[in-house]
Amino acid sequence: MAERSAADKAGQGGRRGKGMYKIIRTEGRAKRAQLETVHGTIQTPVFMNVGTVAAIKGAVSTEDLERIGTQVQLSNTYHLHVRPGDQVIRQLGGLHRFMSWDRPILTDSGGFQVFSLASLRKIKEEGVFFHSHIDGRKIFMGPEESIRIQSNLGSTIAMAFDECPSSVADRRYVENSAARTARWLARCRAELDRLNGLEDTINRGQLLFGINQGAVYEDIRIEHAKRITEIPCDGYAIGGLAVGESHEQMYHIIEETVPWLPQDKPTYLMGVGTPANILEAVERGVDFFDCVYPTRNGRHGHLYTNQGKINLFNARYELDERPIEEGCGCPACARYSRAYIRHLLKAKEMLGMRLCVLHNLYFYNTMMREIRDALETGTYAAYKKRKLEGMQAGERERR
RNA sequence: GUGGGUAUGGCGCAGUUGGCUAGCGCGCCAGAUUGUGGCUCUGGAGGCCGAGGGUUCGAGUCCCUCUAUCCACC
Repeated sequence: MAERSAADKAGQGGRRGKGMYKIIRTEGRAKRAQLETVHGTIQTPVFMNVGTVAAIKGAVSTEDLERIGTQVQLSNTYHLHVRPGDQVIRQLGGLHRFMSWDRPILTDSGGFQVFSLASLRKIKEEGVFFHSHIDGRKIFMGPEESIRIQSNLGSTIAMAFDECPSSVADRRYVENSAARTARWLARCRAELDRLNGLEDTINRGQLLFGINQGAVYEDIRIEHAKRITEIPCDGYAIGGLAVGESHEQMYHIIEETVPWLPQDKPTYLMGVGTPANILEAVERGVDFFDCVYPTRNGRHGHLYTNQGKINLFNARYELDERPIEEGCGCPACARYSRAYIRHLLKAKEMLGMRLCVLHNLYFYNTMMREIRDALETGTYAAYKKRKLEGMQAGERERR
């Protein structure tokens, strides 16, 4: 129990007015809660809609997002730094004003991008040297740079700059990497405190989430969780999962790690995942999610329904006049048929992608609302079982 | 009418001096994709090589006839 005190201490008391996290009800480890921010209250569990370059891909507008129940948008430090540049956005009054979105925005730190798409990178204690994927120019990003950029963007929640090691990295590498990520978190914290103290900072109530790493080694995960929770943050994320390991491994790591993160702070599982992944992770105590699936798969014609995932490119939908999903309240299902949307996709018409992305985000956002409702009435276990069985049955039937 | 070119999967093409189960791109049919480049990747189906005849151990490749089509000229 003594070991738990560090985690509990990190969670004690809001550092400032904003960032207050209030648990409304629990069911097992699952939490129904809310987080106060300067851009409004986030009801959790929540799925953040991914708009990497300050835009949800697929010609989705702010009005669309309001219509489909989006609470939080996620944007990306690395991408916005490369284009149009965080200084540009700062001069235009910050990301919220720039993209005309006054609700919460979480910015990913760029850590993941440095490792997933930049080439010729070199990792050092001070940060990472790499080449831009746009024009190849050399860029340096470390904890201070990442936080400075995120401060210029003025996002609601900034993420710590971390390293996301490859899924095939060996134990020793992961250990060293995780230790460095923990040291980087302390520097992120210090830099954000400094910037939030300045008069001309765009969002002085910007929150910071730390990130837990350790790949699939549970002892490294736990040790790392202890270290990062000594540094006070407004929430803690589990990073580096869903990068190649099995679902069982991922669920196991979540289960073993969550208890070492402060329970009176939000827990964010980065980059995950499928509807089933989310249902399982909520049960294990996670309350923030983000994933490219609904948007990327939408653009590729893969649609989420209560009867599982369907691929609209399949020939079986050529003459199908039904909506993507009967009874769905999304803008696509309100008036268009599978056959028509399939045609749009095959003709590479933007409208096809747009309708599919709207449907998928609506599906995710609606599922999160159902999850919150179920948690409030203490019926989450039954809800989860019903939802999973429905999706599995539908996919079995189509095979 | 004369001369020349071209005929190979749905479309566009490769196929060496004739040599084993004829390839490629697009399209089609499926599948991947987890802190996003709208990309990419992986499988699969589909061809009596225009028709007929000939030379040869062997013809998509060479010869003859026919048919279709394109170009130039009259």
